[in-house]
Amino acid sequence: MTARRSYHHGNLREALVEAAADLIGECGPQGFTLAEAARRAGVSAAAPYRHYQGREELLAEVAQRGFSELGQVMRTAWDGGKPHPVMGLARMGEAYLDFALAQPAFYRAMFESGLAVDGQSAAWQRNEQGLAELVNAIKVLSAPLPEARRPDPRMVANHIWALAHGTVSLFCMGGPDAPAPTSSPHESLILACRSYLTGLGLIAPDFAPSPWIAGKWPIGGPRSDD
Amino acid sequence: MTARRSYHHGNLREALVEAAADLIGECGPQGFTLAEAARRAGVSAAAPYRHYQGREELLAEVAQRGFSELGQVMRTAWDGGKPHPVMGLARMGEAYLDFALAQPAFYRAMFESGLAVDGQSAAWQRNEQGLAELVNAIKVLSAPLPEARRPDPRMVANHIWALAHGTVSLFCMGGPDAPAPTSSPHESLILACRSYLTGLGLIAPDFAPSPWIAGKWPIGGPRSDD
DNA sequence: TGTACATCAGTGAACGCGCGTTCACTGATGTAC
DNA sequence: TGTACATCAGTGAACGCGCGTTCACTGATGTAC
Repeated sequence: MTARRSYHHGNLREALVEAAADLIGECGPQGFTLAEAARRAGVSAAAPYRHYQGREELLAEVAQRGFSELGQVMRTAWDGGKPHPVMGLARMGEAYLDFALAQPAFYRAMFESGLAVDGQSAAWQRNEQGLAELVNAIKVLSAPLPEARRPDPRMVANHIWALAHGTVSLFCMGGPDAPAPTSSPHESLILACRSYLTGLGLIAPDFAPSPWIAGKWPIGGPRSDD
Repeated sequence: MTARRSYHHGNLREALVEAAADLIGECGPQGFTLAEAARRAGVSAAAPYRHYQGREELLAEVAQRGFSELGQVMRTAWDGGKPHPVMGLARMGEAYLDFALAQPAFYRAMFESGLAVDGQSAAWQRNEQGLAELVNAIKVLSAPLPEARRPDPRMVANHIWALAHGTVSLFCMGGPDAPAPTSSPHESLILACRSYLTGLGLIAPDFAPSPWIAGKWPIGGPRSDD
């Protein structure tokens, strides 16, 4: 990756996205530098201009990929809500944190760059793309309720999303000095969601008792399939 | 403020904090520039060095003031939990959002700078200083419960804080293009907290019915005492 | 009340730096014949 | 299979810029006598 085999790089576009992502993970979107990305990809500072119009376009591409990736991750985690919608929701919550922890670079590019992507504001994108799957999950979860008692699924999704994003931003992104939460971010988020959904009447107070949480979902540690 | 009356500025320290805060509000902590702050304060680029060791120190001062200010705001909002702890909590939630909306500069300096303040990491500071009042409020609220059913107040505080910070970050900080939530950030946060606390058994399901929310707390619009 | 002088809080020019971007160029690749 | 040539994807030098920081300086302030 550092020592190129020939005059032509061969896969510079990809290498630049990767290098940019690394940089953003380290210094944030504002600290990201086209020159440094090129350096890390092992090419001159002028090379990126063969593939991108400029700094902003590369930054936008990283964010764009983050949106797609997160959307896919959420879809996979939901998995049709099997075997139970609550289980699907719990998987989504864990997947969201896993994504943020495994790909801080993409996460930061998406949520801290304040960038317009494809002419649409990044904010709009993250709302629509990132939220659709969650809204759907809430709909499925609240379907059994009589219609009058069903909460607005979009509102519920916004609440859960705010909770997840807040958890990431406060307890996962602070580096080694991040404030120690009372438990792992995963457990914290799951427990918060559980109380919240219980309060809305979307899950029964005795649903998912701790043995189920502690056993089926080893939320204290990394996922077993990592 | 732009045209200085004499050779000496007279209040440069304050003017620099103000200018820096404005800048951070516009471009984020990463985009903040000592030279530009000096320019806005109407002095040469070298002048700030009479008051601060460098860029980082001025940035840290802005963050530091933000921590103090937010702490004070939270204490005032809680107001001893009168006339009812839930009311105090609701005030704190609103005050948190008001602070973030009115002082985005300080908010961003506190939560996006990734800076060490006073040798302590900023993350630590925001955890300890910003959270103490909230933890106390939760303690008061859960005091009536039998001890076995009392949740860890620190955990509850972390959950509510994550919810508030997520709400700010997703729905208040996006500029004109921020995703439209289903309601105002204030209402959204209050409703989310209400469901969450209900789920924890900290408030009764029939507490604070909508007339109370809609009437006593005009959460759809700005506070009346603004 | 007036004056000498130390101290303070600014100036402005200069430095070295890394950035984004451009330009004419050149080495490698692949295709037509 | 070999050769001419268009095209592609890099180079490296250069530009103008704004930054953080330093330095010797100077105007204003305040205090001792």
